Amino acid sequence: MNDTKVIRYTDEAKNRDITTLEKPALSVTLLIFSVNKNNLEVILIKRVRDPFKGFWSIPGDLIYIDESLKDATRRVLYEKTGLKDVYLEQVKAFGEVTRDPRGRVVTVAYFALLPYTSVDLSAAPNALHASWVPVKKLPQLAFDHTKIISQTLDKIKKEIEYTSLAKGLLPKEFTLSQLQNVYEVIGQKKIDKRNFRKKILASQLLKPTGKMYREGNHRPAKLYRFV
Amino acid sequence: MNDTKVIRYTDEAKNRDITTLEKPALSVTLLIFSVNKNNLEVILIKRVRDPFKGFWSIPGDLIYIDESLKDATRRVLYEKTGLKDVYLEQVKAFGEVTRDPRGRVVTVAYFALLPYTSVDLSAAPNALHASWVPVKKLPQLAFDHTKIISQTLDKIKKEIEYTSLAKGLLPKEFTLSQLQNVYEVIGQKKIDKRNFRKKILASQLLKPTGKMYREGNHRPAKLYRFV
DNA sequence: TGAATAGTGTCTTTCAGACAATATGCC
DNA sequence: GGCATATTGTCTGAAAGACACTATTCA
Repeated sequence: MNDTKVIRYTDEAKNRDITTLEKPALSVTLLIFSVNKNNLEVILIKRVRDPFKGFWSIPGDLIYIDESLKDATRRVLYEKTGLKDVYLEQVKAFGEVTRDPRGRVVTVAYFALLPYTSVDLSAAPNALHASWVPVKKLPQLAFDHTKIISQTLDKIKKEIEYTSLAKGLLPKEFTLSQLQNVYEVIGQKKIDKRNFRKKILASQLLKPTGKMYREGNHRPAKLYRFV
Repeated sequence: MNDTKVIRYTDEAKNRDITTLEKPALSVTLLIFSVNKNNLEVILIKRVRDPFKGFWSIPGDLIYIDESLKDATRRVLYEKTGLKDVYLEQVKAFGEVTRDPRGRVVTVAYFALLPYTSVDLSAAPNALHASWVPVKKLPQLAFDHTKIISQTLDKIKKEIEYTSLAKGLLPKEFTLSQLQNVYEVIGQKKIDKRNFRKKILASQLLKPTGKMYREGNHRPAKLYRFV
């Protein structure tokens, strides 16, 4: 399929000059996920100008020359949510030549997992046209953003099975039912309550706080936190 | 730790111009691994000029403006090994501001896994100063290349457990002992022969070729291939 | 027949998954 | 007492891990 492509050679002796070579633009793209009730949602931005005017897109920005990829991502996070000091994880770089019709833009995708209640879009520094959208009801997206979301979700689904990724999606203290809901929503399937508790408590990732969570006219639940 | 950093804001209305913004340079870095006897080895290049003159480094190159990340990586692969059509997998982007003393260079790392005998460094298009180096005996490396190798190895170790990554490291047909050796070398530990065969044959990833491999004065071994 | 590697089976332990009844608090 | 959710244990099957002997080829 790439058989007809010309292969160019690098001559190391030429030592191409970083300052004069025509460079791609470089951006970061940040997928901010949260679990709201029984849905996994992501923050999207409605584009107000071309290209893809009127389409939804993932927030992001070009990086500054003196800013690391993660710092640029932190900046985007702050603008959209007002939050700092959040765990960010890189997904990968997306570098297809034609992914942005304005010109060559390579983007590096990151994700953040937040408790739904920690974000107030209306109070965020720069979240105009931003909205939570359930990933099960994604509209058509701008650029290659559908692909970026899909690959990011695959990564999160795998990692949450053997890490404490879920930590980001809940407040510091939470009940086992809330935690189970997070796993069910991300894994898209029901989990048996007894098996879930057996496994999660055996994992040593949690420790009981001794406190109880009371809500509604029923038995209160023990509160746990990640160690 | 980043508390003192100035946070800049993006004003989307400004719509910064891709063509005038000062851009980082963008390169790819390719880790070419192979198993030789009982060692995992990687192709490194001895640098002949500053910065890091005399240090070993991972091959790579700046990308062209009209070239995808993967195409740039294929180009590097071809230069160092003469090979095309090899499975390449992205590791991640490395974007610390100070990772290259010459200026801002963000790099995207890829890895390739090859049979040791498929590479002839002396016949490759552009492998001057290139050499196989056992990862257990890595010298001090240029730039952030030690970190890049370390994170790449972590990824490969995880993935080889539940994928057919090992396929790249062997010729099309191979014995179960050769395959076991690949897993032992990458996982850095001995595996029980019976348990290994039970598991790998149950996985349905292999199929017997019906042929035998004869070498030395001992019983010949059945040859298998990945399905 | 000795040297070297290929090939094979059983037992035990661990973990995942199916499955239902009791406990507690609020109204 | 009625309702709603929290909490708890056993059995079964599958897979992982420990473990040792026989088979085949060639010199």
